Parts: sequence; structure tokens; C-alpha cells
Amino acid sequence: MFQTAKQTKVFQDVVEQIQEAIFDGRLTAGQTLPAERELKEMFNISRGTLREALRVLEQKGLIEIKLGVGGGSVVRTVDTDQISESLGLLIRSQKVSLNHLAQFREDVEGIVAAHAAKNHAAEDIRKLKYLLAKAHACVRKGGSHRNMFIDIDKQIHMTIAQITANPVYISVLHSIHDNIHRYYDRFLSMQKPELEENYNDLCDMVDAIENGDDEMARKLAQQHVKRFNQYMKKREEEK
Amino acid sequence: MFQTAKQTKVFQDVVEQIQEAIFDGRLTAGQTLPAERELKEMFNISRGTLREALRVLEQKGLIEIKLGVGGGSVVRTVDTDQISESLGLLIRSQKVSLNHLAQFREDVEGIVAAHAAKNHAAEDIRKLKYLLAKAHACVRKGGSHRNMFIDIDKQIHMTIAQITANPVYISVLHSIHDNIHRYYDRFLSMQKPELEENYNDLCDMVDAIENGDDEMARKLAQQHVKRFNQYMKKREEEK
DNA sequence: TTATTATAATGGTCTAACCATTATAATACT
DNA sequence: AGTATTATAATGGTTAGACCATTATAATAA
Repeated sequence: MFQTAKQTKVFQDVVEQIQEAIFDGRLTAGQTLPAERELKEMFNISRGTLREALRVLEQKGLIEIKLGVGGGSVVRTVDTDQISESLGLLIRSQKVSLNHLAQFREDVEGIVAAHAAKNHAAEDIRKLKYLLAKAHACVRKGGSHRNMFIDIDKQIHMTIAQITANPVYISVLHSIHDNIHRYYDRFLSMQKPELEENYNDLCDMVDAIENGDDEMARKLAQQHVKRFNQYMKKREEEK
Repeated sequence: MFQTAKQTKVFQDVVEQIQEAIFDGRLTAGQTLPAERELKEMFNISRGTLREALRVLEQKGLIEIKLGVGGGSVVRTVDTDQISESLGLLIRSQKVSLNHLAQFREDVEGIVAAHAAKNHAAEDIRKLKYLLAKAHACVRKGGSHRNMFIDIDKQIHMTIAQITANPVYISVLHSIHDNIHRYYDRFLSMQKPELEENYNDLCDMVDAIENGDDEMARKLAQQHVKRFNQYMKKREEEK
């Protein structure tokens, strides 16, 4: 009949109050909270308790705590860092494997490409082609520019995600990329022939998007990611 | 040429040490850490600093802190709560709207249903049909059992996600549902005719999965979710 | 004008005590 | 003997006040 009574922990109450102030606009991004010694008076709590609350808010990504004069707790713009971190924790605790993440990535990149095919502006295609030209330059220079190529590849995928204008896709893809690169880079083996193959995939994919062919864009994006995944698995097995 | 030098903050070092101990198995889920007064000696730090570290680990979802005798910091099994929470923060800071999340959900449910169609065991279908029967009972009883129907609907979707055997889909869908219900329930308007419509959608979807027709399963899942979204938007506009 | 140095504001850490919660053991009651 | 009550002690939660470390800015010197 009743709900569990509200927790009475002081630091939680402080976390909630500050969080609510951020969400209803009484505190806005960039704004600095009062100094700890002032805040503690305002809440009528000890500094230790206040600091526990601030640590929690920091870990949630809502504030950033800076040292020194002019420092303090600055309200942040919420972004996808915490989602990435949490996904990373799942991976590190072996709840999620490379295969799991790779399979998910194939689907998501497919969907994103399909949406982009139905949704793009001329400006988007221009940006993609500019990135393709940069990628092409890397390919010509071969394996030594592997890292730069991978970085541009990532930019291309994120640019396509931007086209959807849906922050969920952007966040999700961002989190996937973060973690693919943080934990699985070591598996990635690409020399000049693989770079060329990959580059051609990207060109075809961008073409399909430009032509508004969503099914083709989806298929090509999936195939591109699948190839990428295979390079990683290959390398993993060689070990 | 060089990386930023390692942060010297004591509590961060403690967070990392405990986190690493969890990931390489020196600490396992269910295990209780030494009491704060012991831990502080082991790390040779003050209790306040230790507690900041423990708060951070708690917020990361790695430990749970219990009060009283036999309490202490218990190592948790990492789950999707943190991802859900972070997604919730993005929503509350208006970085993500109902439309954004709904669109993403359509795609993900489609994918998950398609995978399930290609991947299910007889046991899975049995469970789904059992849930459908329960849903049917709710429909017969009409709008008063709306909440129960929605709960079963959710269970059906999560069961389908389980069939994929990919924890990423399960986590993502879990996070979506958590937030759809936390923030958007108030928009949901369903009476008996809508419940029937929804129930029929679910039956068709399960049939397609049973028959291994992945494209049909995808299409039906998307349509089902889309209808669901439309009820929400309708209600939102009525306000 | 520029480089150096002092100042003070601010977060980071420490010590030591007491409060609040809770499982368990001791006690009293039937 | 068995059951309800009460005390005990372990554990996290909170407080208070001090000092350390970092850093932007102001004061000073070259």
C-alpha cells in the first residue's frame, strides 16, 4: 500500500536538490556553484557530507570540480560520456563481448545509414565527400596511415549519425565507438589492401545515401562494419 | 609526445585500485570489502577521502553500501541501471525528446524481433504464448487492467530481447523501457479498443517469430511500437 | 614592459569524535 | 523450553576544525 519511505541520507538530499536545480533551469551549464564553505552553510551540513554529494554529481556528469582560485563546481552540459563509461564497465566485467558489441554495431550503423539516405541535405553529402577524399589520401600512403584512416572512418560514421538529427543514435554510436576503440583496437589489423577495401565500402555507402536508396545504404553499412569486425576477429585468432 | 601526467587525487587512486580488483577477479560479486576503518588503514588515507572513493564506486554501480552490523561495501554485479540513469539524465536535460527515443525504439524492437525470428528455441515460443495468454486476459477485462497489460507487453518485448542472447540488445531495450515508462507514462492513453489492437499486433509478431520470418517480424514489431507511440503523442496533444 | 614573486581563494586531505542503524547476543517473561 | 524484549557492539553517516596543494590574480622587481 505504501512506498518505501524516503531515504534520509543527507548527501542524497543535497544531490537531489542540486540536480533538480539544474533540470529546472535554476542552474545552467557553465555556471559555478558557491564555494564549498558557502554551500555547506546554505545546506547547513558539514563539508565532508557536501563533498560526498558533489562527488556523486561529478560522477553523474552533472558538474565538474575545478581546483584553485576561480575553481569550484561548474555545471556541465550533459553528454554521452557516462553512457560510454557504463557500457565500458559492462564490457570489462565480461557481461558484453566483442562479438556482442560488434553485432549490435552492424545493426545500428545499418539503421543510421538508412535514415541518412532518406534524410540528408546537400551540405551533408559535401561533408562526407570531403572526408572520403581525406580517407583516400591515407589509403594511398598505406599502412603507416592506418590510425589516421581509422579516425576518418569514425568521423564518417559519426557524420552520418548526425544526419539523422536524433541524439539517441548519435549517443549510442558514440558509445559504441568509444568502447570499440578503447578495448579492441589492439585486435585491428589493416594493411594497404584492407584499407582500400574499406575505402571502397565507404564510397559505395555514401553513394547510396546520396541517391536516397535506404535499403542499399543499410546493406552496405552493415557489410562495411562486418568486414571491420572480421579484421578484428582475424587478429584476435592470430594471437 | 607525452600524455597528461597521472592525476594525483588520492580518492581517484583508491577508486581505480578497487575497480581493478573487481575486474581482475580479486574481488567478486557478493563479497564484502573490509570495514571503512580497516580500509582506511590499508590505503593509509583518511576516512573522508575513502568515503569519497566509495561514493564514486557506488554511483558507478560497482558496489552497494549497506548500513548497520554486517553491513559494509558489497561488490555488485554490474547491470544496466547506470546506462538507464544516464539516458534518463539526457532526457531530463532535454537533449533527448520523446520523439527521438520513440524513433530509436521502433528500430531496435524491429531488429530484435528479426533476430529472434532467426534464432528462437521452442521454449522461447512457449514462454511468449504464455505471456500472450495473460495479456489476452487483461484485454478482456478492459481499460481497468491497462497497467497490467502494459507490464506484460513490456515482458514480451524483454523476452524477445533475451532470445537474441546478446546482452547489448537486452541492456539497450531495458534502458529504453525504463525511461519510456519513467517519463512518458503520463502520455499513454489506452482503452479497450486500443488494448485489443495492441494485443493483435503482439500475436502477429509472435507468429512471425515462430515462423522464422524475420522481415515480417521486423515490420510488425515496428508497427506495434509505432502504434504505441501514436497513443502517447495523441495524449500529449490532448493536454 | 616584462618577468618574478607574493597573496589569497578554492578544492583536497587529515584527525578525532559522536550519531544512527541494525544483526546478534543476552535477558526477562510466560 | 520457548518467545518476546532489551542491551550490545559493529558498521556506515555526519560533524567540526585544522592544514595542505593548486592556481588566478595582484603586487613587485628587473
